[in-house]
Amino acid sequence: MNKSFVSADDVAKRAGVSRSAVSRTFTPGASVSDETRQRVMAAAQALGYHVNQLARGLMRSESGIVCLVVSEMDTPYRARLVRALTHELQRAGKISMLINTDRSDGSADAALRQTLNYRADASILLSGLPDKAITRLCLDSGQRIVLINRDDDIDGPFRINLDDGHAARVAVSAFLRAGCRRLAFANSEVGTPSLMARERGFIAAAEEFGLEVTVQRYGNTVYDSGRKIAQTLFAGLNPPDAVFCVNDLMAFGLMDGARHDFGLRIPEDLCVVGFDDIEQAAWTSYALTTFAQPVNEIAAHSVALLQGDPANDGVQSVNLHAPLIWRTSIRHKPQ
Amino acid sequence: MNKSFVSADDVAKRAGVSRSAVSRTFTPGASVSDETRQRVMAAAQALGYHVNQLARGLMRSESGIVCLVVSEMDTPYRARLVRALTHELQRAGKISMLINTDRSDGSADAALRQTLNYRADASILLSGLPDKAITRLCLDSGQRIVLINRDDDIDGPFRINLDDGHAARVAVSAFLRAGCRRLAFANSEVGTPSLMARERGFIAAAEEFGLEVTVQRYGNTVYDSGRKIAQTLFAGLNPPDAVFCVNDLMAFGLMDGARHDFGLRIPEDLCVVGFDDIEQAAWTSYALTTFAQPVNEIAAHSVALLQGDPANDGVQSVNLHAPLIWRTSIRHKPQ
DNA sequence: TTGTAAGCGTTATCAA
DNA sequence: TTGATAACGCTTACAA
Repeated sequence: MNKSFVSADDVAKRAGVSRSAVSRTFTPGASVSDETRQRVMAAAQALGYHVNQLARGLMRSESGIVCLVVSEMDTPYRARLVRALTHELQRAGKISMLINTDRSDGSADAALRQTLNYRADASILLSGLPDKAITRLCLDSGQRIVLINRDDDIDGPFRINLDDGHAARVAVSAFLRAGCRRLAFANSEVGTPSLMARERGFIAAAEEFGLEVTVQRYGNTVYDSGRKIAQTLFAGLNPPDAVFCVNDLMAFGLMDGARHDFGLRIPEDLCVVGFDDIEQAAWTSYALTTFAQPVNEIAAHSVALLQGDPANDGVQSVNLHAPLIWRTSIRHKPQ
Repeated sequence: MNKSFVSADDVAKRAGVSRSAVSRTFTPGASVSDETRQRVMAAAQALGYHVNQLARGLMRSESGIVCLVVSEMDTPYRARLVRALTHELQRAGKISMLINTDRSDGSADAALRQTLNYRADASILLSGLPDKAITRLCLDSGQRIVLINRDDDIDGPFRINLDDGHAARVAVSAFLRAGCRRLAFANSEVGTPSLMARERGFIAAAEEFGLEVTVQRYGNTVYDSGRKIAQTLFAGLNPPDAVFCVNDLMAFGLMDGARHDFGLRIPEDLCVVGFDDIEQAAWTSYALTTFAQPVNEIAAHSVALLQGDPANDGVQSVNLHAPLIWRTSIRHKPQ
């Protein structure tokens, strides 16, 4: 019939060795003679044997599974990060389980709980706000946890953050060099720590130069929010000549609004800086000067932390630099 | 110490029942008295018990794991599809393993093989070209397989495809109604079946009206390819007044090239139609008329097929309609 | 280095 | 309905 799966037993019989010999052959650091290894390998090849990770995970302390917990995963930045993470995890011999936390109907929590059921070794939380109690539960169950751009006040997880405040300062000085004086900040109402850090940093840096910042917050960090903010910002009496947008998507919306609804030229009449450096920022219609998320570094650090890389023993958090990528949405590129 | 995981045994002891009673309580269709169920549930709650899916998968024929095999998953269309699929799978109580097949260094094959090791019940192939031998292997191991937009000539998998040919016809007639006569088709060199179907359909439909089509193929289905094609298309002696792009990303590149490098106005001087209806198509800078991928339907059909839904017993392939979404990159919207 | 035997946490079978 | 017992496929002492 459909005896679809070959077991170690089958291989052992065919190779004329014991079950344990087979097991050892497929266990990296085990002691097997070259000859038996050869025999086992040959038999395994012939039969099409694959170690059953379910059974292996049952015995071993680790299952080799890492969970990626993410909401709105089709957002360009998130999608790129997921891509980088899966790639990096696969290189490390891990396999990714993807948990979609879009719905707030509890299905997200249920899914996260699932990862416990599969005895995942670790979880990487890119976003979404799973119940803090569940995060706790994962930690208590021995999972390692990495938080990306989320500065929760819970103890235990590893954290990876960007120098948001510093980036905001860089944005201010870029605007000043471009001759801008009427600064604005376009934010969402999401209010996550990293977004708020950009806002605070921008305001603080502007203040040092005696400049006030018009802050607008609206909706989610999406295109339409930027579009909406453009409407209120440029319809006012004293429209800004420079806007720092909390992410690229909002920047695109703002630029389209400024150009289409108000006939503004970029960068002649208006300078714009974004954050993320998603693919669209390089498109000719936008050519957005923006801070780049060091996606590959984030991914590399994440799996290093998860693996308990001795190089970062005791390290609980990593701070990465987001460099400014110059395009033409701002005047006066230095040099 | 770190007795981090509670087993059914622990629950059984606390509830004063047998292991089997616990197992039955967590098995949907099993016969347990209301009283024992209550007792077991209470004990499980108190101890924080979760069924170990690894062990369950070992016994049962199915593990509850579904693999998503995808390359370039940060592409807007793919990302949206992955989002929809994970959502739908979670609703069905399944969990997704994500396999990144970007690298052609064999790590993809290795990863796909991994899914066999975890005894995944099924695989959904969105893209990428995993070795046909591996697809075969998965099938032989009893996995169900769904192919999305990939008409491989291998037997066994379920298929989900779009009416690419029909869409191409609709594009032609839309162009004709807009008064266009010099038709062009912008394709990539990727040559997957669905992309080629769009090309063939477009050429055939144009021919029926006695029109010839200028076909340009370049690189991948990305923005830069569209940009490049614009260069060769509009620098020629007889530039087209209508271009059907094989996907939205290429359309954006083509539009930016046409406008920026050649000063063409859209839709006055040039009509453009794309395919996918990704988010950016709705952005003001593009406002692209395009065929929508019925992402949610694709996801729904995928999991229905995987679950062996009796409603589609014997069904081996599903053909879905991609409706044309009208925006302003083409003149004369009907009515 | 090798084989034997005892788990790992489930579910399925079979009496009771 | 319930409980004992035998799988499931693997790893890992332990002894040879």
